[in-house]
Amino acid sequence: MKALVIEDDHDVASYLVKGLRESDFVVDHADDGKTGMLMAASEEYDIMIVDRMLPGMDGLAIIKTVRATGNQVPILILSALGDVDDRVEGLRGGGDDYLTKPFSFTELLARIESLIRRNRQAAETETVLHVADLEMDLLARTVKRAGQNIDVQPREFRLLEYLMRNAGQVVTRTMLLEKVWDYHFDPQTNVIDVHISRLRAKIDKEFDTPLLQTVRGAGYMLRETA
Amino acid sequence: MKALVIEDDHDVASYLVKGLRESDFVVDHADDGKTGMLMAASEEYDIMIVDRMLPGMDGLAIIKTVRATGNQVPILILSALGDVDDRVEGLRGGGDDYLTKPFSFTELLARIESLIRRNRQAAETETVLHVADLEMDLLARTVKRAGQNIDVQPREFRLLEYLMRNAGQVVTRTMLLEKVWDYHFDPQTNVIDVHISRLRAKIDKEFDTPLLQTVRGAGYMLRETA
DNA sequence: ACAGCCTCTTACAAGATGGTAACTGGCTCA
DNA sequence: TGAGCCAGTTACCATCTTGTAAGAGGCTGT
Repeated sequence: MKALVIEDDHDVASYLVKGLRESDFVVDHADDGKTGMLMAASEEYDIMIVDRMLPGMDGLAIIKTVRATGNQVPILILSALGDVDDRVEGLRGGGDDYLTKPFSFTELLARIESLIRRNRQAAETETVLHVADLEMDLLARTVKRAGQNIDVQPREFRLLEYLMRNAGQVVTRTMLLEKVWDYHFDPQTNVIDVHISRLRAKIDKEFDTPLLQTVRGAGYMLRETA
Repeated sequence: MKALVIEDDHDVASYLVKGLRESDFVVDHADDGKTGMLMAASEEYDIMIVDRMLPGMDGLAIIKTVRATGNQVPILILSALGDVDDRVEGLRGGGDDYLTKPFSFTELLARIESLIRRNRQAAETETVLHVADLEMDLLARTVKRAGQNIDVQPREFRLLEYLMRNAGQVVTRTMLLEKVWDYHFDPQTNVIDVHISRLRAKIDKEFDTPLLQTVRGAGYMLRETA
């Protein structure tokens, strides 16, 4: 679990960071809004804990910016402002929870867990796979490369899905036969070669960087050429 | 938006019900835990607001039971117990938020909105459709009835998906041509009839209660026979 | 009760899909 | 450098899928 704490008060910050690390979180810390936003943009966090009042930038502005980039990470707002209107504003602004200082660490932890638990449900049902500029939407059954629609047949779709789910790793012929063809024996033919060939013609031919690579003697691998 | 309020104090309850109705919620109210649980089981709510202390049954017990049935509705716990340990216990027990009495209505509303907003994301990526004992997994591309796998062709799958998404409502031929065949004109053939027939043979023939019903002069409807 | 219409079913045919086979080309190691 | 192997490509064919057509059956309103 990765957490990002954006908090300028060093006492509060170190209290949070320590406590979270003890609860097995990997914690990053930023002490101003700008740094925090950059970190939020460059890493995938499971939870963000943002102070309401920050030097140079309001906590609410951070949240709005983060949400504007499409980032759906759960955000807990921390504030000395206990006023109802402030709390309402925080929640309406895209925050997922609002906790007033002083707070107990156990309650903070319980709220974080609740937020993550809830968010996980959304994340678990991943329906779009990405490898470089190649994109597969499992629900719509569509494949795109560089934004351009590519029409693939069912068997090709399964093959590509398996390759994408194992992108960056070598995938052997035996694995493909098992997972894509449900064969538990060697059919003694070159079915795989043929389908790889067809797939290549569709996803690599028209583009400059080939993604579907042959690993001689081993199998195939889908990945961006280094 | 449908809300369920489980609260025994009549003053608080009517305050909530009135306020929520003014905010365009359709509100049901139960004043004891048992009734509340029954209502939760028989209706699909967008939000549940549960008092912590109820006659005969603890609010936490309700939440646990609701969650045990697989119901993921967001639950907000309302309580006079402001103690940190109580709040932690409430959140850990499966509640999504915990608000202490007395509270302002605007804050309650903001928290409800935040919970619903968050939950919607999970719901939007629904990948399994259910109608009676018929089940369609959109990711695995499988169809089951009464736990038994049914093999359907791609066109049949799209047809059934559309029917399931509109279960309980009449679906006209024109709608089917538009949404399942992408025809924006009448092909002057009986394609639909043929595919409905094939689908029936697969999903209804071997089972006692037919789900795919003809609505003469109008179209078709998928639903459990009353 | 019967005509006319709506729907269902079955049979058939065209086209899409996926597999086999054979040939080509290129890599590797002696 | 050349033999043997591994992978790629193309062409062909069987099967699957989907649409058309025609005939049967049943509902509805007169």
